[in-house]
Amino acid sequence: MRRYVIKSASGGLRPEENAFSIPYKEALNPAQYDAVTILEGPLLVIAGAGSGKTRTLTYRVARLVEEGIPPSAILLLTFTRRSAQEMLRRAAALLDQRCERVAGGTFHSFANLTLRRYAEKLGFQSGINILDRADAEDVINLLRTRMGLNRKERRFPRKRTIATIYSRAVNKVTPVEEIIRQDYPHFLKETIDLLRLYETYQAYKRENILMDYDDLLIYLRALLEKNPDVQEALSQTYRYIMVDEYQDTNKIQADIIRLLAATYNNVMVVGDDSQSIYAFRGANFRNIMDFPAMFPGTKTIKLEENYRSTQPILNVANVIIERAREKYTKVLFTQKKYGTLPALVVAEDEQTQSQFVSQRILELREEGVPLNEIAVLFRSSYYSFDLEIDLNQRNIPFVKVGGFKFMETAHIKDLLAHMKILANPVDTVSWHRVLLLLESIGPRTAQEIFQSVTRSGMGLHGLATVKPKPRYAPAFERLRKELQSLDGNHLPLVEIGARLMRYYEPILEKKYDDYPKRAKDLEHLLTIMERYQSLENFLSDMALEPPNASVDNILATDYEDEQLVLSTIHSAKGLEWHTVFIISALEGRFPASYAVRRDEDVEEELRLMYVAATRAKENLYFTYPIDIYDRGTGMVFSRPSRFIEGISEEVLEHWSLVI
DNA sequence: CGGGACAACGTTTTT
DNA sequence: CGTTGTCCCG
Repeated sequence: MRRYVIKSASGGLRPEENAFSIPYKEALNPAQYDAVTILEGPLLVIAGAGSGKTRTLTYRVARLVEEGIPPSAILLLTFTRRSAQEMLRRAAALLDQRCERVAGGTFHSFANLTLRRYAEKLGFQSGINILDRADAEDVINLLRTRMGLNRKERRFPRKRTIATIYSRAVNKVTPVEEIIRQDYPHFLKETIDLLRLYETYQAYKRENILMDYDDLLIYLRALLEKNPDVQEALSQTYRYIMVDEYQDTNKIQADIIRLLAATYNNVMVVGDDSQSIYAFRGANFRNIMDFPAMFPGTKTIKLEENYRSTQPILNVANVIIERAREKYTKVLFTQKKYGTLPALVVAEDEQTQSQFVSQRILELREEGVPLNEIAVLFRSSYYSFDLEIDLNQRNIPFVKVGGFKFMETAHIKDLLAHMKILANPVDTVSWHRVLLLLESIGPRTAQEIFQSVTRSGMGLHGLATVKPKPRYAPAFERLRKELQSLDGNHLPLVEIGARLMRYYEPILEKKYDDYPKRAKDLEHLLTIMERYQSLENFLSDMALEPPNASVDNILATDYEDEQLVLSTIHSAKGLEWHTVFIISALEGRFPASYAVRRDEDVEEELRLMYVAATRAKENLYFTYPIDIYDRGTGMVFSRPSRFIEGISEEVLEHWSLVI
């Protein structure tokens, strides 16, 4: 018998279009088709809102895999891990399971994985511990106290402000002094101390192998820059790189891309300069404009046909973005010529606004629009409080996304602090937190205890070297036994969690009147733990991608599959709904009063309004209450947002509510 | 030194 | 409103 060997696809002729199982040409418009099939060389895709950006990336992943590229050679960087997963899942549905094995995630999670892989190279003796924002603030607070900077007559900035200053300096690649001068001139007098504290903070993190969000990016870039062998290895691994939401990346992230793409130069970035809404985090939409300079020979593709919204909605969106000082690169159009005119709804006060929204939602529901096709969007998460009450009264189920920080509630942080100690017995901040929960232990005693543990060099067994005073000895013994029994015991993660939960429960009950509710939160945390094998992975995930919605919502999801969505505009990025309400669209709130001083801040707020408006497919309502009293500034607002004021009735219908 | 009581504060957005 | 910082008493 004659044997005939089948060779892999890569050895033969480049396949013709009809050799693919997916009908790319039919499924995509010409611009999308180019964005999907031009695989070699740098590619810049300017993708307007609703222009099929996700679709394009999904098809591109499938195309690459279908070309025979191993999934592990493809890197897809996105803004949230969820969006990466979603795209890969869809690509897998188009083609096959291989697509799920494409490397994907956020810059931060990619940095985390890579740094762990090269930990030895970087000279880290133990694992990397990631500080979320609150952790970073706690470290800063600890050091500030140690340096005696908080007992001065002059007012020293709060830990939150300090953390913001430092982070901004890193992300904008600007010296700390300059950030203070620009954004916090009232703290100029503290510059020297802030710089000293900054140095101390950096040194402390280095010594203890702690990384805040910014460090993950900085270290990754340094790893690539200072180790040509690592850079070569990685840039050879990732033959095809794609970056989503490029308008919201910063200089450091752009550098990382440049270094990763060095070998093959096959890098495709997708973004929309008019949807840049993360400047506060150091993002710079000019990254998009600079891309061709960074990658000579870049081909640029614009996706301008909108498949999401009706023309009347695009008309309003276009009017909004035309008001920008900085002019943008494209104008959206659609084939969906006809539709309902967007409306500007004036309510007497906030309650009336809520009533209008709820009532209109019920009507839409009657008309057959499912609740999960309706969203209420707002600038800041607390703008929806009043509406939430009204929705509850009417039994309208909703899920709220953004704003609420599950991870930052005290009881969650308490439990996690115990787990962090197990992972890293020299974690001073967590020790501090854990020990202060015990009766009769204050800052002083806590410090003595963890110093004694640290100096012993025996990890948790160092607890045995502590001689507790009788006042707090019983409580301390209980803690010591619990921690030592868990240490090195290799129990499943959720078991560790459950044991610590049992330990913590009495403390919880004593500390909080509303402990049943908080206990429920902790139960929920336990269910999250079930998904994890290792403590380290669990902790880094909780820092990098914490649960976004509040617990009530997560629990409710199990029962209700049809829920209204309440979301901050930032969290609504990339999503779409049949009907969108944008509430509290009034001066002082949106744009917020603190943003109106600087042109660039107003511009960002404007882009935010544009993002919000372009989420709508069929119906779009802007609402604002006339009478609002602002607790903070004591001001009374009465004017609609400048972004939607004075738009002709042909484009934006004005409604007034009759009671 | 710990802890409770009280005043002040400042409110974005998120990895 | 909930957090952060301060003050004072036991």
